Amino acid sequence: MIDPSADRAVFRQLADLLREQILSGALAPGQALPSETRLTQDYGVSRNTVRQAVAILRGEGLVTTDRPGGTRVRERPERVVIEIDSGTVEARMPTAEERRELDVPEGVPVLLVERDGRTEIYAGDRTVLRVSPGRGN
Amino acid sequence: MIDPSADRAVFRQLADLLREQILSGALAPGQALPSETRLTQDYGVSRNTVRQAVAILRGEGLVTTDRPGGTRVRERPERVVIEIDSGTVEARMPTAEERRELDVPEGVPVLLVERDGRTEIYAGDRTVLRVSPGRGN
DNA sequence: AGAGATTTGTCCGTATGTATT
DNA sequence: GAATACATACGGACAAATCTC
Repeated sequence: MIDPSADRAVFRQLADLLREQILSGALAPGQALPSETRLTQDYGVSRNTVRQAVAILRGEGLVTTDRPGGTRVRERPERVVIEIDSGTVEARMPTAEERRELDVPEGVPVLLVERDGRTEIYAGDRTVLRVSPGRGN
Repeated sequence: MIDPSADRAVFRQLADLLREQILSGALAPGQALPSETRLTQDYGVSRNTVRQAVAILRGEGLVTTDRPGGTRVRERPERVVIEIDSGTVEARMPTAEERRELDVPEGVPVLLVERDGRTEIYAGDRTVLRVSPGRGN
């Protein structure tokens, strides 16, 4: 499965393997990944390497981990639709503080909507913006 | 500066310190951060701890690091304005493949714009969506 | 209550590889 | 070649949170 002599770093290879299982559904949303210790044994790598691999998936928003529950495949949250008919939209990663306020895990960007002189911030994993045709102006 | 006995992890404290310097402009866009070895000496922590701190800032899109040039404060790229008058907009982190194709570094989300049955993908650090009032419908 | 097991978090040290200057 | 700087990988140790018995 993993080739230590390959060009691609071991922890990236492991992340690739786990990502495949998540995207294919072999690891379903809500399901727990094997523990770090278990992955260590299964793939014959050190725990630090396992942690690097899992960190990649966290950064991609594919999994969340809470202590000491473990790491689980993220479930796609319900989307809230926000209607927009004017303004600008940008996306970026939240600061740690914004993450707390919006209650979003790592690997989730935010949407910044500026309209009427105010900037609103929305959690990227719970929001879809619907651009409505301007109502007759 | 850093209190190893504090509640907050040392690498998070270091990330906080560096983030302050970036946001305050003490570390200007394009400017290089001190090398990992240097930070190790300045703050009396191990190199692994320094790397964890820098990884946080990368994840927030504040810095990029290329090997072996070092880590630099990201410059805000020119924004391309995309006009939109209908459709939906979402944001998420790109896969590694999408990152390559769009040529965006870590810590940069993508904007997904669906309109006319097609989904377009834009780099979050180079794109601002302008929602135009529907042109007289 | 308490003890113990499990799991992730944090931190350190060391070694080696790779790319650039 | 040498020096520098980041990347990868291993190992160990202890802490903190949660669950089970």
